Amino acid sequence: MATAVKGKNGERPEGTTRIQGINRRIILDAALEVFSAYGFRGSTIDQIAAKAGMSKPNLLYYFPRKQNIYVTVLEDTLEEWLRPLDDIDPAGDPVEELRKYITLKLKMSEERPEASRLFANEILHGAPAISDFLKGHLKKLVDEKAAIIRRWVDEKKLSPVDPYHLIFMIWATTQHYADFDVQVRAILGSQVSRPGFHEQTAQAVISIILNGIKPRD
Amino acid sequence: MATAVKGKNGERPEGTTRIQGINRRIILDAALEVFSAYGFRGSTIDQIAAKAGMSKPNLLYYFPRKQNIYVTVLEDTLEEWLRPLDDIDPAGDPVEELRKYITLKLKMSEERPEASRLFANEILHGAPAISDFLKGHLKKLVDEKAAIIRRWVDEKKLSPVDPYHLIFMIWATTQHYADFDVQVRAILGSQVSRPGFHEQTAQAVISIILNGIKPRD
DNA sequence: CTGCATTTTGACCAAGTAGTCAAGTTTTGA
DNA sequence: TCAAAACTTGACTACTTGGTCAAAATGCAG
Repeated sequence: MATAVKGKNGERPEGTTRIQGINRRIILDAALEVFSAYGFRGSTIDQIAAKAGMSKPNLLYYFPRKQNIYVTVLEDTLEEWLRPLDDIDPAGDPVEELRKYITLKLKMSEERPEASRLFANEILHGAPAISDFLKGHLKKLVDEKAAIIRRWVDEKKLSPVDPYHLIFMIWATTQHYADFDVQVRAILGSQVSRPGFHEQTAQAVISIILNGIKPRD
Repeated sequence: MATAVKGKNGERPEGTTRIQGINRRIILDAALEVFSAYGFRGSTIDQIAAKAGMSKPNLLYYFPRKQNIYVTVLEDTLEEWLRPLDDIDPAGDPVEELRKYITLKLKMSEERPEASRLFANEILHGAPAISDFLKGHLKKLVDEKAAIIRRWVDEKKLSPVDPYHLIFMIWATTQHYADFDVQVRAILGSQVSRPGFHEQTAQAVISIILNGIKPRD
């Protein structure tokens, strides 16, 4: 199975066919929707197969185990999710860099809430599938960025603030709008769907956090 | 079943026996642990029964459906979880009231993370069991408290800030330490278990939020 | 066209799980 | 002490669901 190592296969990665590329994509998209809505245990292969428009055995032909689909979706999305943090520029203006970061995270929560919920669910349940990633790659990345923030504080470009807690606060606040969407909607009602709502949210969040860490003069 | 309406039954609520009181408590405690760790679908009645130290049919004798246990745990915990918000005093000093509120919420996240995770999971999955509660009781409570904060802003006791987003930010940030505990631990490592960690967290969170909304002079 | 590799699926199996039941054991109030 | 009520449980059923399998359909290089 899956050994199409024959002469010309265009621009596809070694050992994958055209149909494989298409169907894996379809499956992963369907799986993100389903897993983010119901969690790992709460989702069924049948559900994903139905959403992907194919039979269950066919889906299992591409991903032999439910776990495989789940882990693949998770990993695929993780990279994208962390990219904005990586983009924080040590040479930039601290307040401006953080404003940019918060804005980007809020936009991601708005545009891809399923991705946020997928992680939230995974971490909420103890992160069994990505605990190595958290302790390795993620920790390293956060340590780096925390060091940058600490330097900014030392240079008096920010009020004294614990960089880790600042990062946690930004994550918590921005992802709240994706993860707790139904609660936000229950409380704010139709406002949420009004044009300009997201800008207003960004404005409020940014104003509190940035005023909270701007050096006082 | 459950019709012990006989003369003297002490201080127990009408129609419950001594053993019922004891066992319902045991079951609900076990259920909170299990549901918060694995979610509704991910938890089994057998698991809860095992943790409660009784047979499955016995557990089902007290709560005939899995749903019943879940909803009861959820409702029981909701009241407790919202109480600190209710305690915000319109007559108090704004900054002091909010400091008290944040401190209390952080303490709850530390002491009863399972309760926080139970809600987080429920809301993350669309709050099927409590959407009425969210749109009714919770919305009303939040509207009231938002009005108080708005008044504080009008009286220039706080910087201009959207009260709803402020409340969301406080919820998100404080509950993050319970809901995303494994992530926090992965990044901060052993620090989390060091004495004083929670005080340091409170200090950081309070400092950012309160500086962010204190009127500038 | 053709034959081999890839893809697709209906039918099936085994494990896990919510909930039932009837028969036993314990508690309780008089 | 004792009978009725309350409580407890082993064994069982019905159903869901992850995963298998063998055979059919389709795609594709020469």
